Amino acid sequence: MPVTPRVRVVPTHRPCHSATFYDQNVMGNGKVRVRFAPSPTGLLHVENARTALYNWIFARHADGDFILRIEDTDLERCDPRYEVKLVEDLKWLGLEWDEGPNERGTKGTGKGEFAPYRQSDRLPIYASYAEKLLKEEKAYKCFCTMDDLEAERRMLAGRNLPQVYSGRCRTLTSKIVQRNMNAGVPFAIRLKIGEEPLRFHDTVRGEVEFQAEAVSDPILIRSGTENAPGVPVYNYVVTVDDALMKITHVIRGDDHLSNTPKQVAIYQAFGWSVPLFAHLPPIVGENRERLSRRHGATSIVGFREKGYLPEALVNYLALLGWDAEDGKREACPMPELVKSFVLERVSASPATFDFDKLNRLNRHYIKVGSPIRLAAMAWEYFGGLLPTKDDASDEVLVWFVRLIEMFASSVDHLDQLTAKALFLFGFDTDVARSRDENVEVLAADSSRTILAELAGRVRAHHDAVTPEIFKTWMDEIKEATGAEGKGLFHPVRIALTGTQASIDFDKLIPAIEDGATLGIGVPSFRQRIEKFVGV
RNA sequence: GGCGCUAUCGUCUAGGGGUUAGGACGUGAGAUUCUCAAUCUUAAAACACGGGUUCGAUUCCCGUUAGCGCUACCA
Repeated sequence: MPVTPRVRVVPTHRPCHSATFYDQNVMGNGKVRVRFAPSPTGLLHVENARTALYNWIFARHADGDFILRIEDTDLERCDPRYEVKLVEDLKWLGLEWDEGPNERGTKGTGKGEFAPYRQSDRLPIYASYAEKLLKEEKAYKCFCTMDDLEAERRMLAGRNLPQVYSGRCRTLTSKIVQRNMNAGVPFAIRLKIGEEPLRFHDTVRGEVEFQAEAVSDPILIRSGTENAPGVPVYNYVVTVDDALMKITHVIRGDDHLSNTPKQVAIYQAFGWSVPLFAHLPPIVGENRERLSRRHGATSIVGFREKGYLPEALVNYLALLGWDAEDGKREACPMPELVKSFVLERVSASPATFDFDKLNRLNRHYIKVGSPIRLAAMAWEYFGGLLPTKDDASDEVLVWFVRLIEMFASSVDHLDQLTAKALFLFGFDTDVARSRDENVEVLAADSSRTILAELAGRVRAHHDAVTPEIFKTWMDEIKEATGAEGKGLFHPVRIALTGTQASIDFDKLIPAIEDGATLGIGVPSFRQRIEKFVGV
């Protein structure tokens, strides 16, 4: 007989906390417990980082626990090295967890009452719980081969029917089951889905309900034999772990929305209360393609290497898909975000990752950041120009901090600092002369006169040039030549830096003169002018 | 193919049966500074489309389109 599966989602735009789910399951014993459960199959990217962040903020806001759990049941795709990176990235972002696995290579399986926190260390747990379900006849052994299932699906697809498992192994007699077992036929363990619609509350989407006919009996344990048991499957382990770890709110990417009915069925089979869900919208690129599907460019390490500040990235991510009730500020420090974070205000629609906006925010955090910290972060970008940090004298260190302070507000990310400050270590005067924007300025007669006047003064001066002396000179030259404003200053700026756009002379001149005393290849004011004028 | 999710300025979003559709970031213009950055003032900028329901729809319903997800013994 034909089944007509229907899936009904009742959208409640601003989901109300319908008492059914909320009270009975969550409000029970109070403390909020959430988890971030990444799979170590690659580098942490922005979408996962945002999921981790929302869990973390939510936990901190509610004074609850944030748990890190490693989902490594897919032996083929998981790699312990990614777990190490994952942990590094999370720490860099400042998302510390209350419970989680120990670092790889250390003894023990984790800190926290619900250890272990790595699923590969929990295999016996999953096996025993599956056994329980089998005994209660809520689950059954499925002897279908992949080929059987594939054929079934093709047949269904050919008739434009939903590809739901027929459940033919549900009704196997115990005699047949025993015979298969004796013959060592591999079997998977599947859960029986009941007749009742599967429903749950999603904080960002409202009450969600799936008709049971639309859901296949989910595999709990992959194919195996009694001697070589199969590995449990994601939908099953995630549910067991969330229940056992007393997770109250499951906050995750919306790619799991369609998995949720299966998980709800598992909760029900065990008689466990169903947590609240919050399925976060995807983060997409400019082409509306899901960012997590894209290769490179969006990994957290990638941002770190380019010199993004963790607080900027975290601030940006927090506001991608959520905004505070007053919604006024773009740059909002973490404590504020924690204070005003509410899950109910998370948007359901996909958010576009806007690199320019991130840059903007990063620039802000660079501007307000401590120069010493920034300098420490930026040092690596000056490899080849500066000695290693250990070899550098205190004077070089101090000079570098001032340098960073000068340029920091004009870069989007720290790795751009090198290009900004490069001229201090000297530049090719011919290249500077021929640069389009400089040609016209330098062609003017007045420019030549100004530089000649300046060169004469520098030559007669034997100490370091100070901003005060410079100002006096420029006043004199202004008087002598009648030039002023841009006409007066631009040629000098070009001679000193090679460009017209740079920092204030008050800062520029000490940077040059102090740098020149350091023995790190910074030409002095005088050397610059003479070289440019061509003496 | 089946099922589901989503759709407001360029971006993040607020709002919600009657609004001058609000804010922030960005953009344009102006001011200021030798330049850049910063700052201040100011302007432009949006309800995907088509049908309903209604006195009235951007808002509710249906459909279309588009994007995305699930449709695995991946997570």
